[in-house]
Amino acid sequence: LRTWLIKSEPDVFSIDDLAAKGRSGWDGVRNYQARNYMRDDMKPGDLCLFWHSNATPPGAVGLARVDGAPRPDPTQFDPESEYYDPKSTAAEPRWVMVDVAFHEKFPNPVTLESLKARADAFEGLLVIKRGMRLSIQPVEQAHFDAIVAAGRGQAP
DNA sequence: GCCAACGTTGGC
DNA sequence: GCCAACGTTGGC
Repeated sequence: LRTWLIKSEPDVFSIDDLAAKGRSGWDGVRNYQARNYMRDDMKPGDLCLFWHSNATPPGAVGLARVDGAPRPDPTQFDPESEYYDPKSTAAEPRWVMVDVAFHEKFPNPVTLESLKARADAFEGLLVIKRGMRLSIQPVEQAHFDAIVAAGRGQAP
């Protein structure tokens, strides 16, 4: 199993929204690299840091778990959706997503600032890189474990 | 609200 | 296939 980081703006879809729903399609991703991670590399059971972006403060607020095989993102076919893609067809869907299930919410969210403050321990962690906009990122196991420990309130 | 970073588009 | 223009992301 691999470990990941998935970004969401809490004003749009927060960790509490996922907790309330229990499970959700990770729809609306319109970046090819992020799509490819979902289509090719994310496997059921993989754990994902749930990241709040455009938040105060931005950071990892909990965990989601990949739940099921990749499938076409239904919003690409919906003309009413802001994610509608007229170039996508049912026969050849352009956008693929996975479903994720709520796993846990951290009692102590791990802020971007705190991760940047320990840049030596998190060398290579993509989310702390300037200009990194990718909304689905692989995370090394050791980095993942340290962030989860901090989120659960244990000394890192 | 600003703006750096960077992905996408489209003219050539 | 280059690359300038444009749009979006997302921290600050």
